[in-house]
Amino acid sequence: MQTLPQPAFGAPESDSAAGSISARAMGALRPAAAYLDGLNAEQRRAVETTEGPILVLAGAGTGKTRVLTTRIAHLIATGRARPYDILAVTFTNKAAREMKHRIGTLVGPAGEGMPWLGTFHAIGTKILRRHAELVGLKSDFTILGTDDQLRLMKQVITDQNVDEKRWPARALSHAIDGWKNRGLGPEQVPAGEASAFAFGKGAALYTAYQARLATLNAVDFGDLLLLCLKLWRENPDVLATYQSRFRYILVDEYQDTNVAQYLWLRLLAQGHRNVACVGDDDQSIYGWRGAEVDNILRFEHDFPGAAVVRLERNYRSTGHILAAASGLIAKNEGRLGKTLRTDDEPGERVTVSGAWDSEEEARLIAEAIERLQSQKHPLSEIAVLVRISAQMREIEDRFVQLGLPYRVIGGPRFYERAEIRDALAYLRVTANPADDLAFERIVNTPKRGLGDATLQQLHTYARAERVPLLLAARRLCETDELKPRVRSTLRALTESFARWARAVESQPHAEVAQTILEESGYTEMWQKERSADAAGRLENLKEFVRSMEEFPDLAGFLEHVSLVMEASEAEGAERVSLMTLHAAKGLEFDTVFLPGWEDGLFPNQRALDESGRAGLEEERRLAHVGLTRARKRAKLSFAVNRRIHGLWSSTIPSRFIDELPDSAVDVVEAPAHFSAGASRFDRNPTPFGSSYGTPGWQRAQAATQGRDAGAPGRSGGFGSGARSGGPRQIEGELIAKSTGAASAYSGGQRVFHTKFGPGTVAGVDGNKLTVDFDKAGRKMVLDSFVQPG
DNA sequence: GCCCTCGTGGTTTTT
DNA sequence: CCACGAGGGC
Repeated sequence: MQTLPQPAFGAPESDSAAGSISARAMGALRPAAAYLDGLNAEQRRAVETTEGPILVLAGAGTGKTRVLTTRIAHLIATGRARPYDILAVTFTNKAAREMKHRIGTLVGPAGEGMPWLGTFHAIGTKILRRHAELVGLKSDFTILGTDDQLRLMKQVITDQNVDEKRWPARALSHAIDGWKNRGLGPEQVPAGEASAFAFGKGAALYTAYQARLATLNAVDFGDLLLLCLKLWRENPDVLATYQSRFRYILVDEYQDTNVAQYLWLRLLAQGHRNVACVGDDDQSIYGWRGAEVDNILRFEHDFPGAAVVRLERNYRSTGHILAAASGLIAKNEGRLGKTLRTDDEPGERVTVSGAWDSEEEARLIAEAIERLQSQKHPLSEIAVLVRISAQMREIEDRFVQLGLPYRVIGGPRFYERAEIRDALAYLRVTANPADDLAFERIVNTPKRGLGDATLQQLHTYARAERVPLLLAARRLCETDELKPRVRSTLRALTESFARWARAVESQPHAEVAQTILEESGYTEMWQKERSADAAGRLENLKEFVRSMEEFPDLAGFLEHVSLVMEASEAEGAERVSLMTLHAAKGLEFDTVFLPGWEDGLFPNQRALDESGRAGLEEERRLAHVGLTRARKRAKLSFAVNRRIHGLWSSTIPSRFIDELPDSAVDVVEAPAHFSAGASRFDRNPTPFGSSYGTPGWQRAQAATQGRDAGAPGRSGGFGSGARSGGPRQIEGELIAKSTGAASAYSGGQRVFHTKFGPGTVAGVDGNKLTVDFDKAGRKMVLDSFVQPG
């Protein structure tokens, strides 16, 4: 495999795409590379430029994963590298799994065993376990999840005499995560930042937190990368072995890397310098959790002489969708610039429609889905992508009412559920009696009368004697410091753990787990609970025990769980998918609904406030990601009234709507009950014969009437309210060009709004008014929604 | 030690 | 409006 001479694959080969005779002749020397068939010229260049740094800018739907996997296949098939010479990093386990699978189908068993294909964190873990002692750990260190991290943080805050109310553990945790994302250890945090927290105690808290982790022989997620950096900086010889081991490095989703990951990669890449980063600056949507778009923007600077390949040919979406997405993203300034193109037909235009309020928006989406469904459009090819999860509620409600099957993607994950975390805690203590955090979690779950006071005693003893809590408990039971009742309960618990630990040695671990859950009273606790979700929780526990069987031993299972926090997705059923835009990255659907395109919601006000223009650009990229999920149909919508934290607010359409290229967009008329005249609903016969016959329409009618009766501020003497409520104005150009004509109103003028009542105009921007309402306070509204008052 | 009421605050999320 | 956490009462 490895015997082909290097020169044959040197410079001449890069010409092969151009088709020089010698190159083709050279190519003919080796067996036909079937895996290269069907790649376009750019993809092929991305695969065949194997030596030196290369940045592959892969736009949405341009075959990114294919390039990545083919590149690995190519490296192996041409003998440049053996599977274990290649480091391939991804962000998610899902991406890693998919890559593994696809490499398997390309090169067969040879690719299966790629030991260095995985997430940053999984690979970091693997490296740290080998050299744990060099960074002050034992190789069986535990990896803490966010909940353990938080509990630990609380203890540290209390220990340092900081007021936990003023400086919540969440905030400290966030700050430390941020520092770790930037590759900063406790000593490296800039003084200004470190002192900003808790009156100058920030650095001390960080240091204390790391010290606590070390005593627990534990790390958090950030450490998995940060400690690698420490390891390599302090041990150049260790670094050198990894630098020479990884002949080829590939990175997926490079735009999502944070500073720590960047430093990690840069250290490794300094060996052979064969580093291929694949990503799309236009899909960078994780800046808020430390991703640095700059990493990808600066690639050529960081790796001088880097090749850059742009994949711009889109194989997913039709012309109009692509035009809309491209036109939108072109408004961003901080980008490397790509122009997606397709050979596909223009297809349907992206539709934009307005609704009176968010309930109606949900109704319209559900109806549109019913219509698609009756046209035999598979539900599994429909997705609704929202900006924030709070938007899901109304949409779900609607789906439930209609009996429309749906599933929420990216909700609470399996291993995040309380019952699973509890069960895990029992197993963790069983496997490792020194796991104090796990012990604390379950010491009084189910309730057994071991409350805060008892726990405090244990802590005091444990700290004084420098022993883990479980051992402290065992010893305290030998004394008479505990109340008899507490003592016997605690003794029973410690003895149980000792017994279970022995059982793990001799019996199948899944069976032991079952025993633990029963003997501890944990299962019983849920059986007694009569709440609606208790049954589901018991189901989850069953599934949890069952899933253990797939692992060789308890330790292997626990390792898997700490790194691979994901739900076992029940695939199959024919359902509409509902998820956030963030969760949608990497997925595609024939039809995509994009509700809630309103300023403040999307682009999100908080993103704007916190990150200014960079925030706006990230929101725009998010919009771009949303649009490019659609193969054939993208349907945008907005509501002019939305309930935010319980109270109704008037909203204005997203500025992104106005940024879409006109030619790619259809502004959809409001539904029948919205306008005085005939609407498209009247003209479009539905399978029900008339749209008036659809269940959804009837409900819409009913709801409209209810709303007319109940809406606040609606003046009875002024007719149907529809007049002032704005139906006419919602249609057509006015909304789609909301920054257009200047308003007829001017500052100081008194106006009346159907929902907010009377107010005074404070400012005018085109047809957007800033109004100080007498009751509701200052709001931005479209002038068409108020009348002179 | 447990339960209930009141008060508060409320993007996006992987490992 | 709703979900979660802290503190007071039992």
